[in-house]
Amino acid sequence: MRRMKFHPTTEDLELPAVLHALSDPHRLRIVRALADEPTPRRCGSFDLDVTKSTLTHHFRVLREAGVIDQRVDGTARLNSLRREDLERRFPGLLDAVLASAPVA
Amino acid sequence: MRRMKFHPTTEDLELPAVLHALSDPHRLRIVRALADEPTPRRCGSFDLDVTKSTLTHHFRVLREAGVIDQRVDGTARLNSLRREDLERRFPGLLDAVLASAPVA
DNA sequence: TCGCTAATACGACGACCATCGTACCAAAGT
DNA sequence: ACTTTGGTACGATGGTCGTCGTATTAGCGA
Repeated sequence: MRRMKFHPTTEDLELPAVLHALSDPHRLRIVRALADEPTPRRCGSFDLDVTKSTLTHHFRVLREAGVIDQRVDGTARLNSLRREDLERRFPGLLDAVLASAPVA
Repeated sequence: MRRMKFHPTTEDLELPAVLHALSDPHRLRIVRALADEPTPRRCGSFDLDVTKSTLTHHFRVLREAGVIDQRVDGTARLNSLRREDLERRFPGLLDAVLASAPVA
């Protein structure tokens, strides 16, 4: 199952980019959902009130910041959190973000 | 020593706003500096290569997100981190951010 | 082959952002 | 009162961001 292009390596993860990726409520909801259910999920399976193209945009921001991993599975893209990579590079950061109360 | 206006209360701190405030390299450097030296510091005492008005902008973003506290002391503004408030609202978040390698 | 599905590509739009320059203000020192 | 100091207010500018619509592509199934 092929990996999509432009995933930063673990060492290349940059804190400002990660924080910016997480600073959008929609993207934050995606990350929470991925953390709650560790099974890789399709882009369309997140109940966000935006169009498909906007969704594509948000997933790209998350991927290029190194927050998520995207793999090609037929016509779908399977998304998963890069928990280990984030933990190695920014210990405790993701857990702290996930621990805060869900966004309204 | 009077507090400046528009400090959000602890309960009103919002994660996206805090993450956005921390996602700028200049502001990140300010926060690191405030964490390293807990004595309240003047806005001008941070060695950032931006003009005064830009500096004012960054400090306002940090204050309105609830990351820092700004008090009026004569002509100066004394800045300090809202560590306890941030810790209560988003446990571990600030420590995780500060623990990561400094920005180049 | 002919759709159907899931997502991307591209272009557009308004909003916001970081930055700056200039003008201004308030406190402190002389 | 004048000057200096530390910072704010305001307006402008160029760039990025979130959003959308439309067109397009890749894979799957009938």
